[in-house]
Amino acid sequence: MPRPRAFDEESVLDNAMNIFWSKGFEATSIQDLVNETGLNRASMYASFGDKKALFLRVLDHYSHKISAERFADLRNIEDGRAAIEKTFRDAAKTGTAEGRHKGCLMVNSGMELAPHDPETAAIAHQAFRRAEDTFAAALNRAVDQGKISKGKNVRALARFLAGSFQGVQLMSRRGADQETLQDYCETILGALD
Amino acid sequence: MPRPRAFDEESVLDNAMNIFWSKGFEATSIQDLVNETGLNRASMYASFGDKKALFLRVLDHYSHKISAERFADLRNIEDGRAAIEKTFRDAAKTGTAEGRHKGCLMVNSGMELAPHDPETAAIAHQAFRRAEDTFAAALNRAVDQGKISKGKNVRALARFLAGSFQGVQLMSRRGADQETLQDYCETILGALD
DNA sequence: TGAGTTATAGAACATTCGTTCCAAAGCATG
DNA sequence: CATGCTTTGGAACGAATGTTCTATAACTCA
Repeated sequence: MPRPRAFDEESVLDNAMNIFWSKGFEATSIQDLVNETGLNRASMYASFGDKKALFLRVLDHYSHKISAERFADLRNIEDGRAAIEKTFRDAAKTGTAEGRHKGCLMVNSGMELAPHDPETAAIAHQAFRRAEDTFAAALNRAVDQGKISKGKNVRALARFLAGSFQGVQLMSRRGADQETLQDYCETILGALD
Repeated sequence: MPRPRAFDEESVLDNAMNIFWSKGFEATSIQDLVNETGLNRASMYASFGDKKALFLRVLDHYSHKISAERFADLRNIEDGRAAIEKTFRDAAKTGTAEGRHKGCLMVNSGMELAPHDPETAAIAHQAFRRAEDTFAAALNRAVDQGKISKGKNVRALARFLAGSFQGVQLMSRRGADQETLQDYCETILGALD
């Protein structure tokens, strides 16, 4: 009986995500969101709640779409060490591509909001833990495969890789040049020896 | 002949710095600045110009006061390797202290504004280069002192350390726990071997 | 002591912010 | 075709934003 929606929820989330990703939470206005999503104000509030609620939906959307993709190789490539190396090298390449200096929405949001917003802090913290665990799994595969020495502290190494991966996103957003980012990544990977 | 100022410029900058540091540029309102500095609006605009100009003054103030202090040991401790180690361990300790989860104003600002504000981008970029050079100098000392193998690529290692130091600030702001941050730092330092 | 200069206090500005309201529109079912 | 429901468009809201203005206060030098 109801009038059907004239918009696709997923594509609205995509657009909203890109604005928040590019400008951050505070600097993104409702007007920006209305302009970029094409969605009407009233429809936005009816469907997603207020700005903060929409933002949290966007964070979730980002996790499932972008983060998942960014860590797909890390999960799926059987060779643990190769998986880690590809993950970093891809990030360095993507992060310095023209017009791609946005970093990672999760990292950006954690930086901007975590100190004053427990909800965002919890989400960012959880995302970090997930990344850490994914690196740990790859490290364990690599150890089993003899590609990384058995003597290593895998948990500490996973924390290091997860933290360094955030560092790559940070430097990318700040506009680091390719050479710097590559040096950075290669040294990180060298720490696996 | 003029009426003398009723405020101390340095302490105003100190207060303004702390607000920007804690909340970021966008989330800090002029009202916040007025409340926290005790300075009148008109006096603020007369003495520092608009919000953005004040912010740039604050960035400069931060460089000379906080950044300088944070890198003092790195510069001054003769033993290059010990200098690097103390710099990271101090950062890990400070970064997890109660109420100190603010990260580094320069890193925060680079993340928030660099993609859309060339002025801030340039300042953040320059600060990163300075950090990189300072690490490189310490590394060169360490190599001369036989504390780090001669075969290392010092420039790449310096970029790695500078990037990782930003990573420490990032994780601190995001509210990482002490154990995680320590693991992270120790693994970074392990990469010097 | 009065003239000159700048800082101060706080009201006032237009604009933008996030949010809500209301009337019109659109579709499925009776 | 009419009824019931929800979405839609756009105006409207008050509050907060960054900034400026005006009048008063405070001090130095002649």
